[in-house]
Amino acid sequence: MPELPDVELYRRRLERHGLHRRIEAVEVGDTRLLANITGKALSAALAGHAFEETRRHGKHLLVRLDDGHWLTLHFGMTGDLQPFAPSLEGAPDYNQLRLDFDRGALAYVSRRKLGRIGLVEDAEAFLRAEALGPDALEVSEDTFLERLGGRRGGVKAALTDQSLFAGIGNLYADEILFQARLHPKTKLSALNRSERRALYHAMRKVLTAAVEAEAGSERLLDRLPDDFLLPHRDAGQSCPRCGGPLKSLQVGGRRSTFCPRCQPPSNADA
DNA sequence: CTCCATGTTTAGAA
DNA sequence: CTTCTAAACATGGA
Repeated sequence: MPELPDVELYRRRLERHGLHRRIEAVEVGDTRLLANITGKALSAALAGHAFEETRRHGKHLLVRLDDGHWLTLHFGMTGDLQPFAPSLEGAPDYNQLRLDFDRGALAYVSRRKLGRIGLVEDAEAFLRAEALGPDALEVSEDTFLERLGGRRGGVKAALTDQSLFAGIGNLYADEILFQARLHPKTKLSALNRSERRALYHAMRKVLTAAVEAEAGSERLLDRLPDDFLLPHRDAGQSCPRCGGPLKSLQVGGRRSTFCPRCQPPSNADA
């Protein structure tokens, strides 16, 4: 479930279970996940070293090794980072990168293998090359407004455009729109300045709450605040705010779930 | 078997 | 140049 809040949780897991410990063994799964490095080279680069620092930008997790290199992790649609106790259990299913430390172990897990694992020398250069916008939790209101400025098209497309703001995916975009009471097909051109500011604050509220709800726990969506849409996103469920039936629409090629009563279309929507 | 899925990239069409 | 759409990637789950 790797959007910004999920990746932030993975970062914290790595901080807690993988920092300052000698990497005793490395096991690479499907090498198609590897970016510009062979499994052998990656193993050699990690083994015997220790992680010293983590960074997250949007959906990317970067981990600095004691020799200055950075392990780069992107989780695609089904990636996860799971600690496990090798003395008690095997690595989780769909493990693609197993790291055994002098104490404990971590597994990068991915069913659909749409993520990327790499190794770079320069974290800043890597992020620059990814052409990401500012992290969605770090961007200021002014910068947010400025970046939305010369843009056309839909609000949802803007929120999920990683080059505009990094970290928001399809699920959290729906949540932000729900909290902002905007129909998923709302166009940017329909929003005035104060509505855009409200959107910014909805974005912050959602991401902050999600990061807090996830910290240290498993069933993330169920731990979100009661008035959040995401725990009710499955078919046939009702709006946590008004109790009315939720609806789904195809927006920009992806499913959008929303409450037609709380998020009515404006006349400027498509 | 069919359809859908939290992401990204790419090709082609507006 | 920007925006939108469909397809592709790879695979499991309903």
